[in-house]
Amino acid sequence: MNDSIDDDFPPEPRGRCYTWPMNQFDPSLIPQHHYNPYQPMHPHQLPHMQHQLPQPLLNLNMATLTSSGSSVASSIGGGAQGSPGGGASQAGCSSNAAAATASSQPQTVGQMLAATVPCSSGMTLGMSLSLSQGGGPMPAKKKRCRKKPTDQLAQKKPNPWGEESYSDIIAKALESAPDGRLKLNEIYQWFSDNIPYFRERSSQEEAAGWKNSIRHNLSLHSRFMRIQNEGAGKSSWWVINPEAKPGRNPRRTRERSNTIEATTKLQLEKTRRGAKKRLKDRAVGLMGSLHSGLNGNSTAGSITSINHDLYDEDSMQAPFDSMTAFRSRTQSNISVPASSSRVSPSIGTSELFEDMDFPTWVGDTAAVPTIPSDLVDRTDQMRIDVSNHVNGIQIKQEPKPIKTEPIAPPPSYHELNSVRGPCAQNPLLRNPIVPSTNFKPMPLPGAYGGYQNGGAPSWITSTSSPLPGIQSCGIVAAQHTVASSSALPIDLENLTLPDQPLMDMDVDALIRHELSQQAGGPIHFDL
DNA sequence: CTATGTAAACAAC
DNA sequence: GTTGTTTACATAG
Repeated sequence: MNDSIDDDFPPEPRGRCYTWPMNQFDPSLIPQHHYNPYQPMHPHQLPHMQHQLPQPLLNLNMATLTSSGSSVASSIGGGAQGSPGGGASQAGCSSNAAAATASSQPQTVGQMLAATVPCSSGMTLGMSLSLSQGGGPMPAKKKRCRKKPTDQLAQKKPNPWGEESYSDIIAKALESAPDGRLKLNEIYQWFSDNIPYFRERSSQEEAAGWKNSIRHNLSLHSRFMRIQNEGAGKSSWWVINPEAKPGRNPRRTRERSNTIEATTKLQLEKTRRGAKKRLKDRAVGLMGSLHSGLNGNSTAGSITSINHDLYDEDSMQAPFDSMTAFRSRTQSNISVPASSSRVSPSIGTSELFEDMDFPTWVGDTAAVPTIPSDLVDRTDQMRIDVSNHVNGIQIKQEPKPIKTEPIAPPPSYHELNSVRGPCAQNPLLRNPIVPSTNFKPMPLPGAYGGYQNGGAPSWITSTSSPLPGIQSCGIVAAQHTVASSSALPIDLENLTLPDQPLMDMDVDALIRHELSQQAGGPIHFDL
């Protein structure tokens, strides 16, 4: 799509690899036939760009050149091996170092002639790249060109490894696991063990790309759930979401962002700017009132509305630089990652949940004890580890990155444990963990070598108890869920109440106090 | 437009 | 460095 010549540069290329110095590029070295990035690659037949490109191109961003790292060598002299993507992220990204490093690999004329640019338009690299006007580095237009190789098209293989998508393969990997769960690195291993394409690209550099894709898919698709592995430094378990809709699994973020972008992006942007300005004004006014006493009613608009602006990612930054936002990977025990607050920081949690692909047992009021969604949402804003426990499983939305002053530090795991009791732990861990390295890789599939789907473990398809051995925890879980909410600091509990004017009162009191001090005595005014 | 693959920024650990 | 999330972009259908 975007493989034509583009003269408009992105205002700020996100990827550092999108920029490379044009003055190190010699278009005369560009041969004129096409390199197909999806050419199926046998080990002996991995003619990656960097073996073929002329030296000045060796350090160019291969992603820019090929749009897909799938056939790009990850290192210049490191052997002819393909990279489904990671190579692009690691090779040739350093524009400044290009001149220094490019000289290390002599290239034959034949190799130079073999170098091509895979653009669907058939455009060669020399044509598709604009030349530097002067001596200085020039930002290159971010450009990705990708086209499937003809033989892949002929085979009707959507991907070089076969017909299945990453998410399909991940699902099979998870289903093949003895207990239906795998850690990330085990998923990697499964790919390597079962799919030749990935096995052949298992070196660190080469694997970076497809591993990235795996992680991306895990996070992206609601058909996968992450279960926090209790314990420091342990990576999570990944399981199949038993309630994920079969077939079509809409992307989590794209869905939302599409909606926003298609409908109200401008308006949202406007709103966000407005909110930002309002908050800034509010803060300035507040500070002004505190320090000058001239604007005592500057908070008349009620600072409570800040609470409603919490999802404005930017709104708090200027006035409250000290406020930090972070998102934690560790505070949840089960995550069905939801829409991104980065996508739509202005959207409330409940709205974000609207099109979430939660399992049905999430939000089942018959099964989920006591915490009103409103309360959960609000406590979520405050990053208190309030969890739902359904069928003994601790379900919790990932904490949203809220740029607000930490009212109270989130309780530690041990603190929570003291409140919620043992059943609050990851129920999966209540069972002996079968070392996942024990499971045998499935036979290679037909598409990529005789793979047989072993079928999902029974619990995956079970609607009553998605996970084994956890039913007995339900009641306790319900109890400690309540306890958790009750254990909120009192100020947080107050904040969880809708329309609580507490913050107004506090601010007003603060202002009164400050102004009274400045006035040298009690003063009377209405805020 | 949707699904998918890929690259990459970024944060937490 | 690894893990996890998210955004952006390219491409195919």
